Amino acid sequence: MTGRTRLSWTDVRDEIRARILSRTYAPGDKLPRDEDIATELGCARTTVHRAMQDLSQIGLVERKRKGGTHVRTDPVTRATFDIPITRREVEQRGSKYDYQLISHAMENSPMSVMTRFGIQQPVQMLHVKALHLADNRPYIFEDRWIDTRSTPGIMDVDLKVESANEWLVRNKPYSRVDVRFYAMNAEGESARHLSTNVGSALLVIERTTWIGRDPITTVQAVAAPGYQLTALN
Amino acid sequence: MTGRTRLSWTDVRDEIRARILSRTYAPGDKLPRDEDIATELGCARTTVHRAMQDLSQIGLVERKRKGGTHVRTDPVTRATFDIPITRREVEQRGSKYDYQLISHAMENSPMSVMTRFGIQQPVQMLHVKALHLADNRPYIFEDRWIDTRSTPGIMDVDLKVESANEWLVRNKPYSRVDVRFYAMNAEGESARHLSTNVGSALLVIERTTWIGRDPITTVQAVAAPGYQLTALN
DNA sequence: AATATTAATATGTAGTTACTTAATAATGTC
DNA sequence: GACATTATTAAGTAACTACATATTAATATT
Repeated sequence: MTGRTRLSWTDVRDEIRARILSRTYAPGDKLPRDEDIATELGCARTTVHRAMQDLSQIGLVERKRKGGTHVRTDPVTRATFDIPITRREVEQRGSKYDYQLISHAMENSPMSVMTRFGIQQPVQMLHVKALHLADNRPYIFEDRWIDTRSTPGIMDVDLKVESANEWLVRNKPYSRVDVRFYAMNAEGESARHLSTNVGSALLVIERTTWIGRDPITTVQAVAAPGYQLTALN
Repeated sequence: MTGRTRLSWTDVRDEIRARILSRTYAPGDKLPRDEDIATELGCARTTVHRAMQDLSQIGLVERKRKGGTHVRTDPVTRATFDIPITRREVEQRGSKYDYQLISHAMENSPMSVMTRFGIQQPVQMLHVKALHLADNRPYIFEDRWIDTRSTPGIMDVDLKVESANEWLVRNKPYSRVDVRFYAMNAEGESARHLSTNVGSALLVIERTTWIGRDPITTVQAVAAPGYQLTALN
């Protein structure tokens, strides 16, 4: 019984990756043509192709038509994060989720928000501040701006009951999203809501979404001290 | 000429995604079978299959054998980050890169490092501290531990010249990596090296790598104030 | 020698066929 | 009715064929 099952593309991927790890194919090296690898491993070119596509997406190799496949010389660590709705995140930790609306009002978008959306003129937007809690302790303080032109439905939502976060994610799909992480010192407001001291270092997840070219919402989610983002796998 | 070119799997993916965005297929909905979509759009099932695989990886739909394809009810924002070697990162911003070795010595791994690696017993490791600069300004301060058992070659490297970061990435491929982000208040040492005040909020990228089950290295990369991580796309 | 044209090449992609696998539904047996 | 068996279903996978496309190399033209 010499390997009776035929190779799946994941097998091929793993084999090629193993060779890259063991430096059979070193950084910068040109790999054999898909077809040659196929004959060597005893499978079809399509199978090798599917494997290579995956390795290329992971960032291990680079492919070019005619140019062939090369092992990347500057390997990057590619990290993927799932950013779920906060309630879900809290519940999956096995904690009790709560939500408090802090304020909401129509306001002119400040410069920082205009920059995030990439717009020139200030717009009247719905400005919402809210707090997410895990086991009665502050978890995430969110400061959100919603463009009511693209999202009129939000005006009918009782934000005391349902978080804007959740309503938007369920009712307003986006076509483009910008996500960035950075650190921020707690100032008066965030410190108070997150029950921490002014100055403590907080991780911020900033997310801005559009539908087509129209702004939907931008949110600064400030996590309580100790919060960590962990990559998948 | 009514669409003479046939559909590629990316076209199919975009079409299905558009339908999900426009709520033709709403969250929780069951999508038609691959085969039915194929006949509807006039392409082969394999093409639809490839498209669906992508949507599934993105996190828009969930697939199950026999169960069919469903639009995810709790859409997650999936963000992918490339974490290149620091020199590369600096150079791509168009800045001048410099590197300074601060210290290196063999030391017993402290508890925090053992936790990161998931090991029980302290081990003698190479402890390296270094600073990466962009345009002569501090950019990233790294505090790294290297397991010399899995990486003996590092002992022969002149760390004054080549950063451990770079040497490792080029010479020591890993099979598993753990990446996490969090915020930290600058304490004496990091504040000094990053020319900032004690207490300022700093973003930390913590990365730990293994080859098989063997620890390679763990690094705390502390970024200078203002540093932002931006997701691809 | 510089430029344009052509040929060769390796990956990209789609289609068809055939089979596998996991989950569900239907059926039969006690 | 409870349980086990069988059939059905829809996605998962692979092989093979055929052609598209981008890029490089070779050749011809001026």
